[in-house]
Amino acid sequence: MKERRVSNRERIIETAIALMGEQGGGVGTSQIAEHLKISPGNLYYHFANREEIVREVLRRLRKELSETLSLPASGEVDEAQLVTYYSEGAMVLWRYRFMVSSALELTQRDPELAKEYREFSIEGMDMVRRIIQKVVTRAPGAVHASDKDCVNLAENMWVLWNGWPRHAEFYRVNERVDQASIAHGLELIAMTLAPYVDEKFHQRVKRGLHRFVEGLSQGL
Amino acid sequence: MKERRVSNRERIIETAIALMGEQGGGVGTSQIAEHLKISPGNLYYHFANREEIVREVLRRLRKELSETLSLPASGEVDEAQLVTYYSEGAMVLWRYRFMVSSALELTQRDPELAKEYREFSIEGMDMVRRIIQKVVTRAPGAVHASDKDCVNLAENMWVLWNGWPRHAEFYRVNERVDQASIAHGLELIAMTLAPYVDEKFHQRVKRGLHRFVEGLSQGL
DNA sequence: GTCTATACGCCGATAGAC
DNA sequence: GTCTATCGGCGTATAGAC
Repeated sequence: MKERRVSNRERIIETAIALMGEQGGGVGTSQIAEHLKISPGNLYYHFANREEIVREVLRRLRKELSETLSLPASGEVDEAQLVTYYSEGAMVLWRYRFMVSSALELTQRDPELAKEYREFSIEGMDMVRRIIQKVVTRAPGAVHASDKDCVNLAENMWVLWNGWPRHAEFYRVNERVDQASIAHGLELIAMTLAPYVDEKFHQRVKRGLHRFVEGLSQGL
Repeated sequence: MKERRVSNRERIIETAIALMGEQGGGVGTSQIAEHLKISPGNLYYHFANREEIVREVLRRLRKELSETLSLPASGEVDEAQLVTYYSEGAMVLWRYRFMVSSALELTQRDPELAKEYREFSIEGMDMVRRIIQKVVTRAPGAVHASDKDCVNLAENMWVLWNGWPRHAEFYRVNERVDQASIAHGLELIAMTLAPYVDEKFHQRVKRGLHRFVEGLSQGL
């Protein structure tokens, strides 16, 4: 039974995600400890070493993304569902953006992390592929997409989805990515599928994404 | 008049590009010196500090990419020209892949680099946009692309082009990205434009890209 | 231009008191 | 669980000989 609302272990993980998001995967244990106003020694009570923290973060990313992108039991992917995939998925990938952009540096000297990162990447593309396949078969548009096309589209969307957060930061004006740029990013992602679904479907998706962005009172 | 074929200054830059490509933007001056079998002190004769090296590398990336993606005087972009853009551009972005993937870490504590990186990104997207605009107006296909669509397509292609090299490394089997994966990557890039050009044009581009890949005797 | 030697600081990690 | 104190290593950078 914990007295405090969140344990220090939990706060260490959250701080790691936040600081690495801001400054990249090179953030050190001392910076995390300092930011939390705990001692370096305390941090090493909760984690054996720095890599353990990063591994735990990757596991959370995988878990959150799997939950977000799982197919509904019904097997149907309508406009609303697709909007949810796009927007929730983007939020997760935004939160953990350092994991993708610093993947090489982080996996370089942690073979275990490298293995898990590879699994994450394959998993992610596959989830995206399944969604795309549902969407294009449900709403056939001007351009036909074969199964192989879907695999390729999924890989493109995955790279795009992963790369967009860091790309967006180089356009931020006020030290943060604002609602307008989030809306823009979601529109870009949705665009990749536009030629493969019917016009009206795509328009409804775009409207849904706009509603989502307007609903964000706090820009993350 | 230089006696040696390449100066040490030149070799430092080349080594930085190579090592950072392999290990990420965190590679240190000592590693570069050690790899070159020169002393750390020697390195600091040629460059005031580490950041100077990275800035010089970015300038070369910008120069090479500008030369590669400049529009021909004729103003025409045919299949062969587009194949050249895709393949040569991909080679440049491959060579300098660490610059993109470690952009945050590198620009974090070097405002001058941050400024230049931003310029690079804007330049790059704009060059891609101009090419796309030439291509889709020249060969109108099943789906119409407005000017705004071209801007968005260019941004997507830019993120994709930038993100693909690092993405590809997580699938390499033999410790290197082989011809098959390069071919695959080029196909993915080309795919983004497929719905906006006519079928035959796209097929000729795909064949051109395959010829290019087969022509690579040395996998880079 | 290139070397050796060295100063300095930061970070990861451990020992041991409380 | 949390702290203080500290060690060792590595990376940047400088001084000064050759």
